Amino acid sequence: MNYKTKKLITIGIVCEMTGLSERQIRYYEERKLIFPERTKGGTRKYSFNDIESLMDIAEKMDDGMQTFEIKQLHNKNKASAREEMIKGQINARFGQNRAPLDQSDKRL
Amino acid sequence: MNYKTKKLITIGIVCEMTGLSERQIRYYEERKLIFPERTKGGTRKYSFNDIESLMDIAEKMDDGMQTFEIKQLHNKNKASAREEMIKGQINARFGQNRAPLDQSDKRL
DNA sequence: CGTGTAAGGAATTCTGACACG
DNA sequence: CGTGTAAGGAATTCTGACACG
Repeated sequence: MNYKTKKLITIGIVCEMTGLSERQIRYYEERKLIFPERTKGGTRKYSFNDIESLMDIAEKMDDGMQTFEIKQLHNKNKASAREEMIKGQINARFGQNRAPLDQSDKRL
Repeated sequence: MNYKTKKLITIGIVCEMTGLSERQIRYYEERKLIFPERTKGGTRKYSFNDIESLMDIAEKMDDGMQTFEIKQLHNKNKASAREEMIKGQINARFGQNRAPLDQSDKRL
């Protein structure tokens, strides 16, 4: 929603910032690791977050990881994040340190 | 120094975001209201701050202001900012609420 | 699997000029 | 003054394919 998520940057700039080749960047898209948008003409547009993702991907590739492993890892991280959020919500309602219930709930 | 100041965005995207034409954007550059950078090939690159400036410029143009007036106004604002900063520095040294001087200054 | 490259075309941007008002 | 536009060229990006390992 802020500047980092807006897809505005062309692939040439992304190459400069990440040190990756166009070929690499397009391939990572093909492997569903990044999701640029397109102009009406079909030119790819990336966000700052995409650039950060690509730098992270580049590092993992250097470490010998494969694209599908990187995708799995990313999906697991998303799953964990969801889980933590749910835990947080449960805790807010039923945990030890929950806020006192509203009076309207004590109607019995 | 942060995302908003990085010059990465091509003129087509800037047109979309500001509603201005390429002609207008280049003209405002000619009149020294904005200062895009260039790729090696010569393509202009703009920052988020440039886009915000352009939206401000567009509004002032709508109000009937001329480019040189907008530039003057901008320069005055810069001058005021400098003045305020200097005032602040003077106040920090000689004002009522200044911090006590360092011992090393009391050598007489 | 991940990446380089040559190929051909399409989208994007550039400059300098003419036009209007 | 501020902006539109047609013109021609140059830079940028795109896709699909072949190659190597």
